[in-house]
Amino acid sequence: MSNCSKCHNTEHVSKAGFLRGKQRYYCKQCDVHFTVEIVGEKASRKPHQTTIIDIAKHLGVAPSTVSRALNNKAEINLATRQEILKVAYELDYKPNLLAQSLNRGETHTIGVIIPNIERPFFAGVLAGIQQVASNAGYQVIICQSNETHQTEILNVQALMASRVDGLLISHSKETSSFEHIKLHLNKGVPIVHFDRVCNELDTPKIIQEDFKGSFDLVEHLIEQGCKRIAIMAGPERLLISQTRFEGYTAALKKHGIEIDEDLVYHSNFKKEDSLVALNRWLNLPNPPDGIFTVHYANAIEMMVEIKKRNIKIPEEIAFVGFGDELIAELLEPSLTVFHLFPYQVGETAASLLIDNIIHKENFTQYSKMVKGELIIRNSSLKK
Amino acid sequence: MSNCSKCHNTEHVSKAGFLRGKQRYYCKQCDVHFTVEIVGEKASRKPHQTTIIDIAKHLGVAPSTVSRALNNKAEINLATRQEILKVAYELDYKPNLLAQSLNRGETHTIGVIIPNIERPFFAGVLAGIQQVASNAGYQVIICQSNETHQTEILNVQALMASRVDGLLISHSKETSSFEHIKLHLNKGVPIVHFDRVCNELDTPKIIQEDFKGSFDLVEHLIEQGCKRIAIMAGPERLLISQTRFEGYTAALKKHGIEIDEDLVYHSNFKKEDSLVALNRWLNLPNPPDGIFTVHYANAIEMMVEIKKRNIKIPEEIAFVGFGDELIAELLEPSLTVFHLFPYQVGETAASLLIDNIIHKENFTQYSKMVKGELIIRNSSLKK
DNA sequence: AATGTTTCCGCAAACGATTCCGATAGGTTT
DNA sequence: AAACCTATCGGAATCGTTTGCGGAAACATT
Repeated sequence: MSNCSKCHNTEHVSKAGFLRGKQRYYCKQCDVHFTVEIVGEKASRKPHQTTIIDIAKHLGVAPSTVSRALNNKAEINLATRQEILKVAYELDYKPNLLAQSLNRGETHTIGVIIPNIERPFFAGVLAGIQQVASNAGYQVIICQSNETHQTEILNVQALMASRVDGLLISHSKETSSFEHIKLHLNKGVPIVHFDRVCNELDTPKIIQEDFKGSFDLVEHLIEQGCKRIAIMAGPERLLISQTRFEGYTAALKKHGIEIDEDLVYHSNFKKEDSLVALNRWLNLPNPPDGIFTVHYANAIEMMVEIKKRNIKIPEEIAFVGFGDELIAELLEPSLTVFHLFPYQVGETAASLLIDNIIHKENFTQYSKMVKGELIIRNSSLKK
Repeated sequence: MSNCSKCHNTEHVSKAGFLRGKQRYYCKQCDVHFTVEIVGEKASRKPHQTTIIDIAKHLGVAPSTVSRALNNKAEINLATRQEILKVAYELDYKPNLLAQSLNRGETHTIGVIIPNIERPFFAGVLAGIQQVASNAGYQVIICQSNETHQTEILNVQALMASRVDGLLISHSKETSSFEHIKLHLNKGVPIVHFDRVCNELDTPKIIQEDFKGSFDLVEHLIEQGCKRIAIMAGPERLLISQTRFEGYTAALKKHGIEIDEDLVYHSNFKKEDSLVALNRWLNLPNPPDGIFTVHYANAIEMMVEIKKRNIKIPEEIAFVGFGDELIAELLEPSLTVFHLFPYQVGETAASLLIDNIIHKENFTQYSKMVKGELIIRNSSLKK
């Protein structure tokens, strides 16, 4: 029998069942239950990070005093403050951000949801976001929706569970309902949309010159003498696709060209789409003499195919597209694009969001447009 | 005068200075100090997220019971457990990850440090990391070192302050001292290197076929009849650059070709470097007939320039390089590359790290190599 | 000297969840 | 029926920081 934990005697002690795997005992004399500690259990001493309490003990003051000293609060004596800072330095104190966040109710972290990090446009946006966030002392957690609505919802939940202070989002191509965003917007979480925005929600948005870009590109083709201009449009659900499509129709209308439904194809950002569309167009009795792709990747895929067929660019078919990469310049022929500035989009989005986070109560909503630039190259220069 | 907070009388009360902006009083009779509350202060009720305590109160049980129920612990009655789960669902309870992390001492977050997110290779790696991490229930925080040692150090500190459970890192091109890593490695933080690894530290590493890739590319050039092969090598400090350079020399040596120092140039991943090196080589009395660039971007830049000068590729000068992108296929002529698989690198790195995190104590170190693939295209096919 | 003011610091309660310990009430065994 | 067990739950400490409140000593004012 074991020794009682109170009287340290073994008499009057009897077994009393098991508790969490350990033998339990009862001392009748002391009326006390106890289990025996299993010694030798690997103590596994974690390398203890110095805390505010360590500093306090070290100096014989209260933790609150240390906290005040470290946070440069007013009510503290200069001398003690310096003492504390000195010890804090010596003990290599690093505040525990988790504890701080829990207490303050803010994590100094922002969440970003993008469809796909491998697309250069989004990588550029991320770089811009990172830059601004890091300068403002914010961490960035990135999630990819992989272009599916379901994953996007899970992303939102995960980020909110991590208690991010704000959210930047560019929707997946599937997303047409926005309840998962609205839910948290109503709770007061700052949210900013960029690129693939939505009009259904009342959030600040960073958009680009989607209408103007389309319009300029198409008008440029018309000026080069194109009469039948095909469009490889984006996924129909996306607002950004719709806007770009409107730029296309507006330019045609301005120049008195009727829209031919045969020349309109809605892509899904897949490579197969390019070839399907191209084949359909080339087999028309009246094939296009100019192709406008909303996404530059489609243009490249088509151009590769067209060169194989010995069709001349731009003489027989001219090409233009939206773009953000140096690759457009390296192609043969080089591609005329409406050039985008993803880094700037990221910067603006992040600073807008952080502004919103900091001045939460009295933040006046506003959206911003990041300008693009028409760069004319050989793929469209007939003259 | 104000009413005493104890006797609620106004007699015996006198002013006693100011405390944090509020008037302070003293009741002589009760020997008590007090200040008066400023009512009407904007209460600013935060939208309260339901906690474990809310559920407990709602059911008249202890928070500990709720915790046990939610975590599916053994010592809980099935009936009460179901009750609790039901209420938790009704009240839309979401656990506070901060509180959990603080208590458990783990954040379920891993940190990643890369030189630059805009480089497609790293974007690909990130995608792989994300995928694996997300499946394992881990969040990912990404930092960019922007290729400077100083920023890399700051990144490490920031991530450690955020108490990440582990760290994935590919070093900046400046980094040649590793104290900032060693420090935390010694504290027991799981760390895995990838791509730009270092031999100075005893960490698991994910590397690629840097030697074999170089060797194969250069040998391929030799087989195509090249006699004078120039190399655009990487930053000298990086181990990966050294390894790739060794592959180059080994191939030359095997085929009895002497190394000509004039044909060796160490790039800094800047565009200017390409042009400088190219000019130097072309102005040699004996210019190269083959160019091997460690980084495909250099190859592209050089090819653009060379085409302007009407030098024929591959007839006069052949090109090969390391690559990871579809762009190599779209160039004219298409570029022969040793193709890399960044996504796989990311996947392996992340799963290795998470493995390390989970089985911390008894984790046996091991490194891994992700294989590449020689893809021969027109830029080097002389025959 | 008596009173009014400040300064500076400690105490303790948050933040939200987990977990060790102990305590019952009821069931089982002798 | 006494002794023994078990299942189930509550209480309190803990993780590391912040902060409202109160007290004592030092300072300033009559």
